[in-house]
Amino acid sequence: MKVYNLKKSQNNIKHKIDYKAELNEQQLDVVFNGDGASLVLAGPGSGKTRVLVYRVACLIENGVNPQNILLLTFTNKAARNMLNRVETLLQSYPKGLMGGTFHHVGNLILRQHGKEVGFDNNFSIIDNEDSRQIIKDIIVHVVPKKDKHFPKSNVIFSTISFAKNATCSIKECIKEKFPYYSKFLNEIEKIADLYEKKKIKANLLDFDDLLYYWVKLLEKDSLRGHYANRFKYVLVDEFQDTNKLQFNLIKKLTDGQRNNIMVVGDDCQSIYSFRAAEIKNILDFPKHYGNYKKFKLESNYRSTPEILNLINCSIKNNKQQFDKKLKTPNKSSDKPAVVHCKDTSQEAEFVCQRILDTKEEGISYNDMGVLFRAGYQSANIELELTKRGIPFKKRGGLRFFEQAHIKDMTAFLKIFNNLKDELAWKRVLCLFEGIGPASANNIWTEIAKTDNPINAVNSNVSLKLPNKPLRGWREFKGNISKIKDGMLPSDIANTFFENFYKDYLKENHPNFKERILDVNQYINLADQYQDINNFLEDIMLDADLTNKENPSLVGSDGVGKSEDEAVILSTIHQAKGLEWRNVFVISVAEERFPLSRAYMDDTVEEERRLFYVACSRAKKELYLCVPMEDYTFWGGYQILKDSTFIQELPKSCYEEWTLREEDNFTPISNKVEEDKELTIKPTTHRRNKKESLKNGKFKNILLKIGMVKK
DNA sequence: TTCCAGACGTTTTTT
DNA sequence: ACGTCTGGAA
Repeated sequence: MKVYNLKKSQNNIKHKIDYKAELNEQQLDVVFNGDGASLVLAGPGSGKTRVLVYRVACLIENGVNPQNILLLTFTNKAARNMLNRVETLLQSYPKGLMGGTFHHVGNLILRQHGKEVGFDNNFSIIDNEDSRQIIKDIIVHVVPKKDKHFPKSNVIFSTISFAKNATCSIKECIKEKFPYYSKFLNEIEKIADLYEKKKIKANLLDFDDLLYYWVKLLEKDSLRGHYANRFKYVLVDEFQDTNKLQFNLIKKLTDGQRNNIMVVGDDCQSIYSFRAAEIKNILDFPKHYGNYKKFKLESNYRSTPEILNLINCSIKNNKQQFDKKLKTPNKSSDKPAVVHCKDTSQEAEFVCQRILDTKEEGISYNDMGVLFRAGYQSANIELELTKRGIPFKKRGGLRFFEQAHIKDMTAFLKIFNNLKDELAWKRVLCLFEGIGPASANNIWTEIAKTDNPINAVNSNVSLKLPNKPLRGWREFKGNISKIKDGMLPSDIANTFFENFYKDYLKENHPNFKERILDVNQYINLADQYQDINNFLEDIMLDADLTNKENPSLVGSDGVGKSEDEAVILSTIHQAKGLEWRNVFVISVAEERFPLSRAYMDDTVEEERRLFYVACSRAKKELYLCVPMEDYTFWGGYQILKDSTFIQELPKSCYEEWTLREEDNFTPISNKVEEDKELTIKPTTHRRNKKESLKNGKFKNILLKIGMVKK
């Protein structure tokens, strides 16, 4: 018999990747020498994503089985971005490479071994709203007498979630975060306990559980061995945002001595402590992995030296951090501007006029971003942008899958995937006229007694119901009975929609047209799946799904396609990882940023990191706007002063601007003409800020702003 | 079940 | 000031 040797294909990949053409020396060092335990400290704009991508590609190119690599990220967007780039580099997707969010990977693993920790593999995933709903129901039972001071369901949920993520007890969490609820500790602990039990009974996992039970799973020696053996290379992005639970997870996965762990992050960009992220994870990495290598990526390819100088000066004021100093090969430009405005309306006028002037210079709206500490701070900007007809998009808002009508449709599908899903059953039941929470509960307790509630609904289970709910129940039964075994997810959704839900929307919502469109998109999306469970887990774990498969799909909140030019408005948190040529940070005033609350909670250092993140988004021009007065929530004016983050900077870091309103309203007609001549001809060299600010004038001039150097 | 008046809170958010 | 939530009455 002749023996013919088959070689593994990945060993035959030609060395096609030209690392040296794409990476600098420090980056190459990480890519080639980052084995064992590696801590990569990567400043903003230092190409950390690129390094991770090349590292993964390099491992595979050198014969590491992709199955042995695990790449963990925080968002699906980041994961997709990196995996796509790996695929491009290697010219095909490396089979078996596992990459995704912590939750995504947890989900995959629990689908296989859920039984070991008390869940059936077809468990449903619930979102935060669902969790709060369950807790609300429990509160009614645990605290029958209404006490005005008893914490609301969302506070209780936060407590439970925080405790889980920080791996501490409810007691410790209350003591630390909500001391004023200490007297309700017993009740809260009881609620937390019932919440866990209810989820197990209904075969539900919340987002935290995907990590929590994954850790539980890894506490079993055999499984830990199995996965530690499989994932010989673990790479973690945004490590500064990991919490204790995630750290435990990583620690367990890399327990074996053969394991390689590479964590990449920037301690200065840790801004998620409110959801239990531990800056200590990155600061204490050396303690946990004794024999570790430290890499620093301090070259910044994004910003001008002037901007870097400012953020370097700013972050120096933090004590808790690794020592580092960013440098850049980029060429010098104007200093960042600190712009003093009379109030937030003038601030808005300044920002808008500057945007228009910059646009005149030939810069796209897409290159400009307006950032703020808190969502409400953008109100005036939005108003003024609208007034002046400047296109803009505000990031955030309600997501596609969180909309009530989409969740209704999902609840219907969930019933057929996980018969025990009490939450889904009740949500669907309540859609029918005459059935409210009380009747839904009655019906559920009856049908839940059988092993198969769907059979119970279809057979004539006897229910004693008043007339009104009885009619709703009959209609509900009709809808359930139309669903036959073997129907595809989109068939089920479509049947329910055509037979019932479309009319329900028409009767209950004035904006039913938009909602119907959304549901149609939803059904189209479902059409790409053979299996309900796969569809459901993608929906629950990937809010961006609508943009992934089909870029033309957008939630009803987000208009427009990506090619539309628009200025981006964003909270600083949501701006992380993004960059713009020009960045306006607004409300950089004491008590607005840092928020006054930060002094009470002792989180000024985290606010400063937030400031660091905000400023480091800018490539070329950075404006820090300070309104000198502002409304308070309840009416009157409040005098504001420069933010600490500005006060503590050396004056040489920035250029100070003050605005002057032109006090007389000059006729605009001839001025506009004159300006057109000035601005339309292609500019060989860009006018400097002051000139363009003085010259740019537009139609809607209620107040004209001139600029005077102090 | 539904509806309305009064209470409440109002940082940041991914999965 | 204002939008959202809750609890009690119809």
